Amino acid sequence: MDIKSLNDRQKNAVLTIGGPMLVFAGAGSGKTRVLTYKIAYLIQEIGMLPENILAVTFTNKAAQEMKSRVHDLVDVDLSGITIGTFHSIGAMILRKEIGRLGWDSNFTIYDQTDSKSLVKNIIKDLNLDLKMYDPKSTLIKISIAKNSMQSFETLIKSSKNIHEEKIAQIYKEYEQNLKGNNCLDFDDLLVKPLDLFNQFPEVLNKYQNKFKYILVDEYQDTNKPQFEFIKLLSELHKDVFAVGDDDQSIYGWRGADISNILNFQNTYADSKIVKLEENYRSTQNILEAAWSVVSRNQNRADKKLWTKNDTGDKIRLIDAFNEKDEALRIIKDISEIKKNKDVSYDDILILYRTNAQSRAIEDAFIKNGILYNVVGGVKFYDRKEVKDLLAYLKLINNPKDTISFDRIVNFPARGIGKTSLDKIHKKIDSSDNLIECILDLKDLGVGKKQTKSINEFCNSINFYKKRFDNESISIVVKDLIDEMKIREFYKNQNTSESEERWLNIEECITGIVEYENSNENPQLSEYLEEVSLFTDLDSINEQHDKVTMMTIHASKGLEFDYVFIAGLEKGLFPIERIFEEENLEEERRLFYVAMTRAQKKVVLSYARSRRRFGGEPIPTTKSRFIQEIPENLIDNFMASNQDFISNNSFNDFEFDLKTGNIVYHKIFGKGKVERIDGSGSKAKITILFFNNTRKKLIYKYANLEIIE
DNA sequence: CTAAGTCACCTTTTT
DNA sequence: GGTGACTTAG
Repeated sequence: MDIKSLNDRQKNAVLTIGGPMLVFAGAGSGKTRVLTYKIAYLIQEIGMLPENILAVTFTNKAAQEMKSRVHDLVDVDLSGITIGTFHSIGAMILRKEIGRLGWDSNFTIYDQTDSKSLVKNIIKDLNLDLKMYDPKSTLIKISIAKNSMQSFETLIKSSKNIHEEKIAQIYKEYEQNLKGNNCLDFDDLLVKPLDLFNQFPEVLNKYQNKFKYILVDEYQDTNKPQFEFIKLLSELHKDVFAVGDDDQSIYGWRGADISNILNFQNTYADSKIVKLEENYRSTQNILEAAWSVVSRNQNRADKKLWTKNDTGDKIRLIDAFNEKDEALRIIKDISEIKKNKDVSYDDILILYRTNAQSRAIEDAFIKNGILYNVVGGVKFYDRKEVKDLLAYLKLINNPKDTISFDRIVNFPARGIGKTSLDKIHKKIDSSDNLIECILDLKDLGVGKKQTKSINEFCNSINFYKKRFDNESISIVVKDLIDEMKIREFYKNQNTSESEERWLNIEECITGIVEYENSNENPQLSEYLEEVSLFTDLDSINEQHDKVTMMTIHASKGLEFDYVFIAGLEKGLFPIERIFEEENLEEERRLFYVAMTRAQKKVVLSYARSRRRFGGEPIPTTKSRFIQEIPENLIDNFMASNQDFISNNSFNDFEFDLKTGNIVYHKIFGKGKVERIDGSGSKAKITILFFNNTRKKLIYKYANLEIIE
């Protein structure tokens, strides 16, 4: 390893050993290098064993990458090192220790959908009104309570009205049901290890001794349980190395507490602080523009990035008619960029505030034949068909899992409807082994057909459970899919949608095979855990010649030459929501994160009107962030800085349509533009459609899509 | 009980 | 414009 390639401050951060240290690492300041060099240095120069090192990263992929980068620096066996996300590390500890809290080690991890189903069942069981106690918002309340480490007991005591009391009661039932089902939710993966540490000092002591050096990435985004976790584990050796940037704290809504990083020195006595302020990534203009926005925040540590890089291009601004036009203008800019330089599509990143914005952009990309890759949105493992298959595996792995049982007991349909299922639930206790319990019962109180059907189902589950013990996962899963006739189920529907669903099942099998190939001792329970903690961010790969699109949250830590930030409109970015206090400072940080992903150029865009939920277009106003950037940093800043004059200004809109263009119309199909009369949105377009009909259409209403 | 059809709500952001 | 929950006819 070559320490010389580090700058002085980076060197200081890497070489200072002993005692707590916080590194303020601005965007693009080489923070990942510092972390990897530090680990390498600990192993090679200090002689620390890999198993005594704990490194916490933000995504599983970042963990893998860190491991391989450390491996590039020091050639030792790193299999003993613990690198992972808070959630995966929590899960790892719990698999070993949770017996003490009364769970089995093969516990299932519930995702949000599963948790929501459980909450809903509880609300129904308590005879509460689902409108007054909406499962989704109730789950959010429970999650907030768990993440602020409030038990249901304290919540019941402190409740001020019946509603709050009932919520606390749902919370209580929820916790008891999770335990009865031998399940944990995402929050438990953070909170339960703390329960263990607090109730069983010998467990805490074991891990304190194991983890002699603790490194935490993205420290600004830690929440209360995560903060406690690190604090408890580091109490013995006091060797915490936290890296973060308060300006990039963007997970406040998930309970992340920016004061964890701002108060680091109060938490950890005698801690040292290093600030990395030299940026190696972006141009001066990009940094200046990003800083001019984020520096308006009150609650931040004073600092400013600088760079030896060029001034670079100014920030470009796209003023679009609507979201479709925005997408087209982005494409136009991309082809401009591609024309002038030796640029590939995979140097380009498109960012937006909400996943829903991707649709309009995707549509335009498809029509123009540009390949792209969307990160996030509907996640693979959240798809219905994939969840159904996984529910089989979850139930086989943990026969107490009521939610998975309910999900598949009648999928594909085997004659056990709601009435029968309700009756069965009355006969068995939810904390029992459901399968054994049903097989033991002589009389389930349901019809003959139903009894036969459910017994067959339970026998199958048991049969496959045994097979999983000594056969390869993928082979057994394929047989399971055959026997349950899942393929037939989708093939029989014979729609493009069902076809796609089946393809997703196949992709899932491929994923299982991949898991088997990359693990020495593949286990069903381990596979399920991996899948539960997998996120779309983990699948970001260098795409060959594809444009990448994602939310700004997902882009943290990435860098691209050209970055487009779409939808800079009031209410959308910074986002506003009724009933929720404004969090302008966090939105500014989000904007800062977005800008600082770019190495060469940033293009901002907004649309003067935008459809939401596929409804009517709604006029918009420019985002305040555009005004917060000094005019001289923006390429084509409009002379008048006021908001759009009125909706009538749409009449002045210029479109790209020319005679000879091939266009697509929803009803008439494809056609060729023969003639254009007038200009702007009221222009009359004469089109000869491919079915040989000629139509004269008003541009504004025709909704034409230009194909070529 | 099943399957197809209608309705309501939705959108911040993610482990 | 898409999903999941509820309704209604076989």
